[in-house]
Amino acid sequence: MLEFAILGLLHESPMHGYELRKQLTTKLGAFRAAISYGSLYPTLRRLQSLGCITEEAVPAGDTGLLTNRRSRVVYTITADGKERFQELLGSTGPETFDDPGFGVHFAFFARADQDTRLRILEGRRRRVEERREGLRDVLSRMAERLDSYTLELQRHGLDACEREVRWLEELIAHERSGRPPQVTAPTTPAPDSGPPER
Amino acid sequence: MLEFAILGLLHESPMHGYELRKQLTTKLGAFRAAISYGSLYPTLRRLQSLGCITEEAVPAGDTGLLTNRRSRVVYTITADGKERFQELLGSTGPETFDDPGFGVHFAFFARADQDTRLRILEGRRRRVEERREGLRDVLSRMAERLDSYTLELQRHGLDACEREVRWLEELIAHERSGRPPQVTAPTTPAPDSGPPER
DNA sequence: GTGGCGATGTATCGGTTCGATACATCGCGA
DNA sequence: TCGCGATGTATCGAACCGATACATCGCCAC
Repeated sequence: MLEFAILGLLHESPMHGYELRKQLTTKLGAFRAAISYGSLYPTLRRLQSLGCITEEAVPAGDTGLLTNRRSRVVYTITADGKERFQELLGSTGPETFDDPGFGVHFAFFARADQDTRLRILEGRRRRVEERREGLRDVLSRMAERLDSYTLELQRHGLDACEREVRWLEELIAHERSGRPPQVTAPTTPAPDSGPPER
Repeated sequence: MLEFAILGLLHESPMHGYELRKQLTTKLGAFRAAISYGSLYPTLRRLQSLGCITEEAVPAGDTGLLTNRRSRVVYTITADGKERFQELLGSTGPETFDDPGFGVHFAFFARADQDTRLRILEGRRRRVEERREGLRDVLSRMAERLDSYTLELQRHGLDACEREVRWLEELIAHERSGRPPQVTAPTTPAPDSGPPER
């Protein structure tokens, strides 16, 4: 999951760890809070041992225009890494509700094709609907056995589920008919598609 | 966190592992999906070694009215465990946004006093507001540097934050003025309070 | 000018939780 | 009687987190 997100970001441009974390925070900030270094650096290490990225130590001074910086480690994606990313792009994570994998996949929808997008959106909708039904069951069948705070929590959860289902419905409809929101990909500016909607 | 939830449930009545997991799933189901046995059993072990609960193996047949069941392990909270629970009841977890600790605390609000409830609700509100501001910053300042799917994700996250803040405002207002939702506690049926609101 | 302080930057450690899996018993219907 | 889903206990490896340590840089107050 973190592996996927890292590959997705490095696909756009090489980066060092600190910058990677910042970008991850803004890109995935809507679903997860922040990525800790305790996961970031081991994952980078693992990706390198798999041959998906390369590490290059930049000592100082050759950053270019600006003043010297202290030594950093710049990570670059390899061809194997790009292949791995494409593979992960189409795979759904574990089929649980609170899987952060959906948010990460959605954040990189720009690089997936329409079929993949639809499949992932519908999978997510199914899971949220299942959870919604579970919450409705609890609220209708055992409401008298739960205290009012627990009930309020269930109601709020149910509300969030219904809202997300509606959101997903809109996205699916928009994806199916009409032009899907076209994307100005940073590294590969699509030359053949229409004007980007934004 | 799981420790807290387990103590809270065992506070109501002794239970065995499978039943504990089911209750946890419905009680906390609004915030987290399910608790895995891979966390449940080690936590139970830890709680027992701390003296907060006792394990008692029930071989078979003495469940009472119904037919014999196969052997189970029934966990019972101790006086130390109740003390530990009260301690955890007032403590806030890590100050991050996606901390599931808030949901768990909220699920056991019935056992906390009004001051504690207010403190935890306001702490949560502060964290969600901070995240909301972060998302607004991203949306206003770097909207042109993000693709439309990422933007849509941020918008949805921002919407969820605003909604949760409103929810928290209502809860805080309801908690401060007027009668807080009184609770029919399963083990200690409050004899001196007014009629429960539900 | 210098002393401190916040941002930048790399890195590890211990601990919690997860998903998958294994295995055994029970009740029930094909 | 055979299988299958619910009940029930349990472990394993891996992912991820929060805290922490440590060093450099730019900048502003004193």
